[in-house]
Order: sequence, then structure tokens, then C-alpha cells
Amino acid sequence: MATPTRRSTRQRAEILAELRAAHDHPAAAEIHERLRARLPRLSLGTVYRNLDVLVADGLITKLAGFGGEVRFDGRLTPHDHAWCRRCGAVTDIPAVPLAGRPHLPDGFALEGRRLEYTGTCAACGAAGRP
Amino acid sequence: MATPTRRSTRQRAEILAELRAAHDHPAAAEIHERLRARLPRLSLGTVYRNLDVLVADGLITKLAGFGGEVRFDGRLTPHDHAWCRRCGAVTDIPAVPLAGRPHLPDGFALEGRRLEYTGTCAACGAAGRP
DNA sequence: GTATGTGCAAATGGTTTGCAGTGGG
DNA sequence: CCCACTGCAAACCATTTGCACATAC
Repeated sequence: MATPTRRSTRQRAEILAELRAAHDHPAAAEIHERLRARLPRLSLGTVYRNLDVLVADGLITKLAGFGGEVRFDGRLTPHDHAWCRRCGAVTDIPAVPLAGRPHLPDGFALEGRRLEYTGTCAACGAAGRP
Repeated sequence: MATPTRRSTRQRAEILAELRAAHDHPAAAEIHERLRARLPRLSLGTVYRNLDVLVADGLITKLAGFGGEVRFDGRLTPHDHAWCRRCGAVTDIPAVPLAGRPHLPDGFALEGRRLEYTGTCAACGAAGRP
């Protein structure tokens, strides 16, 4: 069998709960740090393994392309992202439909789309941050 | 001054030429490998440093979020990308306009957008590749 | 009881950086 | 000449993995 039976563990539940409560798309290391208050012996390896499982089970989404580290999103409703290049903050924004069908390669079976806006957020613009 | 004077070097010229000739959005290691035929002593560090310079000068584009490694694009005309999750191939496709204005965060200064389609390409679909 | 999940630590792999030497302008 | 650039190797850092133990079921 490809997918082994899942067991319900405290660690996995806490990671999913944290991801659903958070609104800032934390990276694995950030999730680990936040949960250490509740689970002092939680290892970073366990965080990574559970994030993979949660993605495979479709409970969370993996976000890449926002700098060096991969981030995770606990919201399943379709939405796009705005990324501030100065401070690195990633904000959810409502999805905007396209004005037509994309000219995909012949025979390409579309599974999903990813739309990201890059720019400077209000706080960084006001602060004149480089 | 923020940006030092640029010097024209053989290495930088070859990297840019390779990127403009290539259609497959190569990663730094791939560029390095391809150029070793012409520049046997070219180091990977030099490739990385020049890619950064070329991006800073707006001559190429950095593509992230397509797996573990960063890829580079020598085409400057606006276009989107289709990514095959099986074989990892990234194909250029014409940009499709949006059907409205995105609801960006208040005060967000938009600089650019990145639109990627994920799915399975014809070859991988036919081969039943997992 | 069994195999999935965990903690820990070592290994990986892409990318960055320090340093001494090269060469473009 | 000067300083941007290069090759080389070591350093970095996010992520992965091997292993022995723990625990969900």
C-alpha cells in the first residue's frame, strides 16, 4: 500500500492546530519554536515529517518561492498571496479569476495554480526600508 | 554607492548567453555543468555570484517554488509557467490577464506578479508516471 | 504485539562566503 | 594601479534520514 495507516498523535494534532490558528504562514522552524512551549521535547525532524504527512493528506498547503525557506498554510480555501520583499511577510488575498484560459502545453493536465504578488507592504514603504 | 561598477568578464557573458539560449530554466548547477565544456575552470561559486548580479541588473529572472533548487529564466518578456510535478519540467506559457484588480493589502506597492500552473505534462501522463 | 511515530544526531544538498590570486579598465 | 572578479574550499542552513525507543491501536 502506498499510504500507511495514520495514527493520531499529540505532535501532529498540535502542528495542525498551530497552522490553523496562525495567519502568517510559518516555516517549519517557526512552528517548532512556537510549539516548544507546549511540547518541550518536540524535535524539528518530527515537525518536518508531520508537515509532509499533512500536505500528503491535503490538510495543509506548502508554499514555496518566498525566499530560502518553505512555508506552510493552514487555510484550504483557494486564495492568492502578497509577498513583501523587504520584510518577507506573506499575506492572504482573495483569488482573482483569470480573463481567459491559459495556453497550456498540449496534453498538460492542470491540477492547480499559484498566483503571487510581490512588492512592498505599507509598513516597509513608510519606513523606507531597503 | 550601492552598486559597484560592473566589469565585463568571459564567465558572466557565457552564463548570460547560456541562459538566453536555454529554454528549460536551468538551475545553477546545470548552468555550471553545461559551461564546463567551454570554461573548464569555472567554479560553481562564480556561477552563483554572477546569477545574482544578472538578476540585480534585471537581465535574467529568478524562479523559485519548483522543488528544491532555484531556477533561472533568460527571457524578459512577461510570461507564466507550467510546472510538471512528475518530471519537474517548467514550460513558458503566454501571460493571461486577470479578470479584475487583486484586493491587495492597504498601502501595498505592487511590483510584479508570478503565476504558475501545476499539473502533469503530456509525456508523463502518457507514461503513467507517478 | 506490531508497525507507525518520535527524539536525537548525523548526513545531505543547495547556496554562501572568506581568502588569496587574476585581470578588466 | 585599483578593485571587481575568479577559483577553491570551508562554512551555512534548511531539510532529510538512520536508528533505537516509545506508543497508538
